Amino acid sequence: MNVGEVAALAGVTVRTLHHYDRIGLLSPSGRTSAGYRQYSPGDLDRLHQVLVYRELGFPLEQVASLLDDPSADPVEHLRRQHRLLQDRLERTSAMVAAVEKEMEAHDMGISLTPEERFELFGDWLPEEYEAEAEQKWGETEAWAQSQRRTRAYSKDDWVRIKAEGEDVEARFAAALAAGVPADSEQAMDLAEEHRQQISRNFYDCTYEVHAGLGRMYLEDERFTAHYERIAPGLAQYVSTAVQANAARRG
Amino acid sequence: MNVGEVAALAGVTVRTLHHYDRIGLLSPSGRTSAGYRQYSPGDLDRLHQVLVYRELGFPLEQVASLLDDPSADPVEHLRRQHRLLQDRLERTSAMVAAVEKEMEAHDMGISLTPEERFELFGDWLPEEYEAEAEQKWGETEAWAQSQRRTRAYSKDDWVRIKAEGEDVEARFAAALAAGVPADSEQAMDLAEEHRQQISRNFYDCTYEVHAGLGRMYLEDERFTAHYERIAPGLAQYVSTAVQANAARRG
DNA sequence: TGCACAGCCTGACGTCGCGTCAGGGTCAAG
DNA sequence: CTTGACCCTGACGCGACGTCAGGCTGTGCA
Repeated sequence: MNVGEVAALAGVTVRTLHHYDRIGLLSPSGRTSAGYRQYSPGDLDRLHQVLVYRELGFPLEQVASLLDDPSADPVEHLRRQHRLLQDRLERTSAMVAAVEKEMEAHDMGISLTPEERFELFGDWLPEEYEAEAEQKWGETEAWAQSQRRTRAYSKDDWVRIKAEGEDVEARFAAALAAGVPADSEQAMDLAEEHRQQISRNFYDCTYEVHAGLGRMYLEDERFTAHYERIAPGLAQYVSTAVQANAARRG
Repeated sequence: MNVGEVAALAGVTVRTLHHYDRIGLLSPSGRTSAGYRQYSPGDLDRLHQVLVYRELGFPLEQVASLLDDPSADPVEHLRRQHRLLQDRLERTSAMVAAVEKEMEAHDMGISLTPEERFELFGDWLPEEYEAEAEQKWGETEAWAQSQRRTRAYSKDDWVRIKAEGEDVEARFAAALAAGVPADSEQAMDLAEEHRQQISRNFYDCTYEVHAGLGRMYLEDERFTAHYERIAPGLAQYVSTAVQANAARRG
């Protein structure tokens, strides 16, 4: 097949296929003597994978490395796509629910607080975040381990893990509110609990790695926002506690 | 509130807020004497709307004109967002189903055809398309009329309308396959039926407007792709028939 | 057999929505 | 009164294409 036909079939423009060719993401397996691009069925397979990952928000470069990874069989791609799509489903349903909540609020003449309204935009660890995370840490063993373990988790597991996490966060916030110093025994114990949670649920989190995470809580605005919305100053607090705990044990 | 706080609350970067200010999409209602941006609760409301529309794929310019439209009250925005989000839900579920179908096919050792695989990418009239359509035709009376009417349609209505549309398309394809000329009586009658369908279901479609649509079926690759996937040459065929019909009556 | 016209090619520049410095002022805490 | 977090305004960069421009190819039909 030549580019026009492929474009019509896949619902993309010819220019897009040119682009994918130039950046090496999808080069047709052949050319006619006149230089026309010739796409094989195998090329179509690959294009399909590309489009799915693209729709899920992955940057093209990342898509290329995913598809070129020799240790990743087709089934793994399908499983990953399935997981990401379900994340998106959940997030979209949540947004629908939020809009419906607004409508009800409006009908009853009341109005929501900014915090309620932005809930969906701050917190989330959704598809876009996953794409990002995989890009940032795609090479690390921790990430790989996390991927292997979490793949087996059921919805119930996730609920439990989320609850565990929120529990520790709430206790951090309470300590902060009570004026307990971030480098006190009590705060460090909470940090230790946090570290063990990560080790149990995601990957083997050493003190060193945990200290790195602590730093990131301040550097990455996304994490900072997450903690700050629970309580002002919490990002700094958790970060300090985590690093103090690492210094004490390490 | 100053920019950092707003950014943390809304889950965007400070740079994003700077950008929205510069392009006039969201300018804070005040500044301190030192030039610091000061956001009011009203500004937060607007930011929230911006983020929802942005997530739905609208270009920022279009978001601005939607939000600045004085004839659009908040309830209308909520209804539109609700509709678009449900479209997205449907599309995502369809993609989940498609991935599951692939998995099953793989388990049973069979493989799908390219057509089956790309089904979801070619056809669709989803959120992105809606954003586009509204951008292109946002000013026309036809679009406004269509929006007013379709707002009241139930899911059953949509199923019926889609079936009607596919019926005419199938008969066009049959005529094409049978070698019936595109400017024959028979083809023109089909075109007329097509025009009346649009008038009944969407907006008052004059012969002139219909002829314009016909031209677009060839110019807009998206429409071309839609018809070409039903049968090669069908875009040209329908286009010609529609314009011949318009010439005969107009 | 020639030609019109759709379809393909390769540059190359434009666009959108920000990211990312650079260079410099502001403000609260210690 | 300094330090460090936070704010400002340019200005350039980038990803993923869109959009010409200028030119070759392939085919239906007169």
